Amino acid sequence: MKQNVQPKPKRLSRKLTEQKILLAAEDVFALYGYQGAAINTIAELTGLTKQNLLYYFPSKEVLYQKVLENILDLWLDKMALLAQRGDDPKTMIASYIKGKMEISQSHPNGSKVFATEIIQGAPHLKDYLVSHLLPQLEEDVKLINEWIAADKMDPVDPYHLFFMIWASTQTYADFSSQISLALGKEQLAETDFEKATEFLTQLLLKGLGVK
Amino acid sequence: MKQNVQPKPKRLSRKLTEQKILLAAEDVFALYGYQGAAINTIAELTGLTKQNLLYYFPSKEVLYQKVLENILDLWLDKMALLAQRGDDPKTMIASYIKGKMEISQSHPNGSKVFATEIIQGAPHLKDYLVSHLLPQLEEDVKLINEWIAADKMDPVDPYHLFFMIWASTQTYADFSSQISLALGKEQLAETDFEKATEFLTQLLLKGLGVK
DNA sequence: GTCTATAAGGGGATAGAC
DNA sequence: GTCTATCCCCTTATAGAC
Repeated sequence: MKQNVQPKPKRLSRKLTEQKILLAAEDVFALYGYQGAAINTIAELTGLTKQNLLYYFPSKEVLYQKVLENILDLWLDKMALLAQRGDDPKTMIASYIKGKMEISQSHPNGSKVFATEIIQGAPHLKDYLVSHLLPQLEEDVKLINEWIAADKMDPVDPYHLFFMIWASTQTYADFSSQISLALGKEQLAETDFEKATEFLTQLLLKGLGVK
Repeated sequence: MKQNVQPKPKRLSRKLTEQKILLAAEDVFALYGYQGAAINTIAELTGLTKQNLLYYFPSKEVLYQKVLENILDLWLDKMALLAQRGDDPKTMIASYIKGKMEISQSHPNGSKVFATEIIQGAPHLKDYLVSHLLPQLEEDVKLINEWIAADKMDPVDPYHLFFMIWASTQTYADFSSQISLALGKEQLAETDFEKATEFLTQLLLKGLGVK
């Protein structure tokens, strides 16, 4: 007879159901924004009733916060220049752009939720940005300034450099509808992301005078 | 006795009231998105009741469409490289960046409404983009390719170049909450936009090898 | 854990008096 | 043109049976 049934192998473990809900929620929040998203829609996508969804997440607000957390956990590493492989500006900047573009490709809806949140003044996010993103940014700014001092690249404003990289990479997730329209495609393909990565890398390394 | 009372000088002309509503609507749609925005909020900002607002604009949908139209009319010129002064790549690209940045500074909420719309798949905008923006983009791409053929700049993909410029300039409107947080300011100042413009111009002209 | 029923409120929009 | 009153639907959330 089974003895080790402590974790209770339900039909679907609670963790797994929560994961399914969170995935569906990310899609719906990306498409309609926080207010526009109906938990009913999320529930249906997951195969639940909305009352049942509220058993797993006690409120829409809590669910949204969880979606944001998941995205941010995934993002934070990639947002750090210092976390990249390599030790010279050239490979690290190239790696940084590549990592950011890969996230735009693999998690476009997470990016959209984040973008909408920032556009609307980051009401659910300001604290997180201050406590997690900003300290990391300061470290990265310091690194850029060291490179400049060591004459490894042109003297530029590090902050605006990061704003430019964030914008130019995230736009392939957030503005994909406009971009695919401009490129005459139903949706962006692998090669589009590769071309974009190549363009940005080339432009930046040359434009920054990276040696 | 008054004879020329044909245009009926009401307390506030219809046109003026509509303008006030449209301005308030732009702010509220920018802050909450289409679904999240309540016409009640817009009406209060204008000093009207929502029923009265609905006298001027028969539905929320129509009001939103009008807001979008206003923004796009303003934008279209600035989105065209060909519309810039100058006849050499250097001055035209510089002028293009400057114009886009000025719009981010002067009409941040219009930019935010536009951005949210694109993020959500451009449901109210696709037709306009196809009929107005894309033809203009094609002309601009042609121009860039001519410059490349004439060896006035490096051979780059013109499309990704425009995506990059759009993203990097509009981010100062759309993501201003994040940027001002990073810069440690309550809100962005004139000098921040100047620095950003300078940074982008310098980076692009050098990075593109513009002669 | 999942269901039905229902509360409670907000939102867009219309009717009609003034 | 502006107001009050009202309709009706949709949404979040809770209660309680199974």
